[in-house]
Amino acid sequence: MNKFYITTPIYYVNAKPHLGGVYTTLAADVLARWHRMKGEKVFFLIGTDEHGEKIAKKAEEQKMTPQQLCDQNAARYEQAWDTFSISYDRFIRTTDPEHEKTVTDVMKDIYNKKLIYKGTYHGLYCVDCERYYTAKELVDGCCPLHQKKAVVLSEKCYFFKLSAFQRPLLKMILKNEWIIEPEERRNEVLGFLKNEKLEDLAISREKVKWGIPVPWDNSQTIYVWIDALLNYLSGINWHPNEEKRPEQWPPDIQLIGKDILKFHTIIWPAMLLSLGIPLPKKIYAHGFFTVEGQKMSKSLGNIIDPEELAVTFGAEALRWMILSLFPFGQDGDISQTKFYDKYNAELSNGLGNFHRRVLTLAAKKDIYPLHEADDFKRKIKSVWEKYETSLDHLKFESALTSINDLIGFCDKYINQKEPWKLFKKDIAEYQKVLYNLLEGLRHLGWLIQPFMPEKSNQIFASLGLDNLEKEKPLTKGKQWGQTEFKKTIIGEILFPRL
RNA sequence: CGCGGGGUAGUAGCAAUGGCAGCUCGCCAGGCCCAUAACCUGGAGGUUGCAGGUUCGAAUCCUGCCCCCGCAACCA
Repeated sequence: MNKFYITTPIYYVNAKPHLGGVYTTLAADVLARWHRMKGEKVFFLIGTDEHGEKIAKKAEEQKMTPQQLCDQNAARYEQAWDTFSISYDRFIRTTDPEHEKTVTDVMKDIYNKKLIYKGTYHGLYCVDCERYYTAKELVDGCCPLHQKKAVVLSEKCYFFKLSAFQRPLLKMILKNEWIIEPEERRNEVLGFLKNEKLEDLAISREKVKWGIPVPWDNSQTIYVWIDALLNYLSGINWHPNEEKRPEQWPPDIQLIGKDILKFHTIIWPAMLLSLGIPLPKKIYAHGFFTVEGQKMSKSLGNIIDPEELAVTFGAEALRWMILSLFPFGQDGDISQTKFYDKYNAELSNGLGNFHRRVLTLAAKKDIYPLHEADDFKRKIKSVWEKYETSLDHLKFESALTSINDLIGFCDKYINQKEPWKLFKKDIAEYQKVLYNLLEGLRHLGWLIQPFMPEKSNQIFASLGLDNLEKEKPLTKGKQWGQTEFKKTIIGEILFPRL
């Protein structure tokens, strides 16, 4: 049995779940479910990133300890993932003791390999904020919050010899030993590695107290990004001894947003090369949302809250819509109107209406015996082919298009055959036509399963099949003519029109 | 010349990386009455940002220009 280890980034707990994170996580969940459906041994890791100055500061503002703040916000994430039916195998938190142990082990290992050295970090520091700013963030050299001149400050810290990995990484990308998708993102990293000089990375901080201590120097804590990236190891119970390494390693795919591309395609593999372990098989960076052409941001006040969307449309519908709006990997524009359009067009008028149409017709008889139907069989086969290729290449929107295609085919078939007339004059033919349609619906139940698991169950239930279907392997389920249909149930409207 | 992406029918949204330019929504006309005012058929509507080039053939490849967006080490 093939294993399939998939990860999302861990989210920073200083705020509630953001649409971007929900997007990554939904995509990952669809993949996880798809690979499970194919019979693979899936391990799906998600989590929260909880250390760093921002958390400490926020906790102080709210008169809590950092740990209390983290607990509170991590719970909100868990709740959100529950709402969206995220089928994760583990929720790792960077404040988990196992994680801290892994970070300590890994850092020691890299330190022992002489890839970490002591140095001095110089940065622009705002005394009032008690934090460093990048030159870009400053306005006329002043802190944007306090309008005070930032001062150049130095502190002792440890550096990771990132510069040593510039050439090896470049080579590995060119030889496709290190796979970054989609192509645009690969080009971006390649361009960066070719044109810019990679500098050693400050991986510890003296002033940040809320973090994991540097194992050999308690006056320092580990830089949050280094801490965070290692969750992909701690999440599968990493062990420093080679014989006790978890079987899940390496990840088969790691999904990220394009904003954290460099962390995952430069720093992360450099750390793994330092450890001498295999790199993830693939990093896939998806695009961003714009809202009616503009960047989604707090200052513009155009933030779309995923949990509110789930209330309006239902979590399952949202899972479908968000992945069908534009190709994964690219940027895409969204708006409230678009969600309504999608929902009504594809879910209410499409899948939902078809479901009800067929079941209302099916209620006219009790039994629909199994039989062969070449045209239907061919169509369903070609839909499955397109669907599978699409999902294997992370083309979610294209997989969903193939589902819509099957619904369209079935709707046309009803209009052509006019089964409500056949019922009055040719019962045998009527039963055949309905069998085909019910079988079409059964396949739709399978096809939507990774995207809308609950709705998929509802469809099976209304076909009177229920658990019978779920126990079948995919190879069997996707074949024509599994069973006769009896005692179908109309049930509730799948997607009420909005 | 910092890096990367993009400009396709209605002031709407997106497919299509060399082979007759398609889909969603909207609009117009018809059909059906099983269904959630739904579904089906037909129609109008594009010199694919501009200008050159390669090719039997270009939205797609090359060159130049115009415009938009993201990134530039800690905000998905």
